Amino acid sequence: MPSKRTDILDSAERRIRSFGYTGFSFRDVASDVGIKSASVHHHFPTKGDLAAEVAHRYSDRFFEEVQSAKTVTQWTAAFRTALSQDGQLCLCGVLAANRDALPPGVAQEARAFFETAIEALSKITGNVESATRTLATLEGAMILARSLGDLSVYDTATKGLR
Amino acid sequence: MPSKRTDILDSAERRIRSFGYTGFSFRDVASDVGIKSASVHHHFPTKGDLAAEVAHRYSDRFFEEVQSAKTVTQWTAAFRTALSQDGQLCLCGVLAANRDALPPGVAQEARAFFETAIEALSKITGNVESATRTLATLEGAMILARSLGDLSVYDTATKGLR
DNA sequence: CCCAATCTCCCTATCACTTGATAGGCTGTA
DNA sequence: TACAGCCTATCAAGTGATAGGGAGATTGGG
Repeated sequence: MPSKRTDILDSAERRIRSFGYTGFSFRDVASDVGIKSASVHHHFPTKGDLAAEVAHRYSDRFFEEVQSAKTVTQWTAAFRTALSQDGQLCLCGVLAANRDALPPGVAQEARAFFETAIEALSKITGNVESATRTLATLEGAMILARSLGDLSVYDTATKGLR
Repeated sequence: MPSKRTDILDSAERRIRSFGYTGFSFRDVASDVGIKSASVHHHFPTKGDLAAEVAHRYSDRFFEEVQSAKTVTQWTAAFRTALSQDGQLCLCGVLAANRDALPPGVAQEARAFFETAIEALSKITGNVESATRTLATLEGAMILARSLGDLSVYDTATKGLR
């Protein structure tokens, strides 16, 4: 049975990935979880605290999923899962798009995600340049597919990646 | 001499590209321009109207810039300009990241931008697949560079594009 | 075993502030 | 006269955040 705290993180993650950092509120999250907004503050004092932990958890989960990946294709599949299941973008991609609205701690989490991702991808592709380009393509592919409302756009954009 | 209306569009565009659609307000824009928020409503009845026109103007300007482009490199340079000058992302990339928070008219403008971009790029790359991948890489490269606070990341990610 | 102290988790109530939007008035120009 | 463009004033709703209370579980000393 998931704890209320986990429920809060789940709701916040989903809402951030749909509406951006400035587009979600404590009351929205509280309503999802079935409690009051003041109770959300009990678990996470500020909005920045909540978002930072959402980002941190997202990173942990994602890198655990791809830690044993030996191919770019596995990375492509990892991002595709989120896109197809919930129609949602990479959390850190969304956060990066709202960069100037982020508290420092949240911006740092997003930044760390991309740094770690490039580092991990470099071990697969063999160099930083192709790793950076691959990550950019994956992030951009999600954005295109989501905006065009067509999952196949993601597949088209990532088809040549390896 | 730029009209007040143009000033409003300029301010709104800059703010959307920095903070996202949900992250800018009529009062912010009014303050930038030196008028009151009620006066902004005189030019653009609703927030959606304003954002939609910002997006439309952005599209017109962008496609005019690349209309005679014969190479992907020219597209890469076009996006790089905005990134280096103001440290700002592609407007439609930002809008797409806040997809679920957008009024229908704004979402449609963003969608149209990507459709037109893929179509135009296809004439350069020769096929839709590479055009889609190229656009995805460019959009993603901006996000990475911005989040990491390092313009050279954009160059690294787009180095191999042609 | 008991019971007080403490802690966790949630609540109500409220705060000051911001939000998009509207009504209606003033002024200069056509 | 009529309109454009701006204003003041105001609205209802939503924002993040805080203070303080209450119910229930946990804990530790006697």
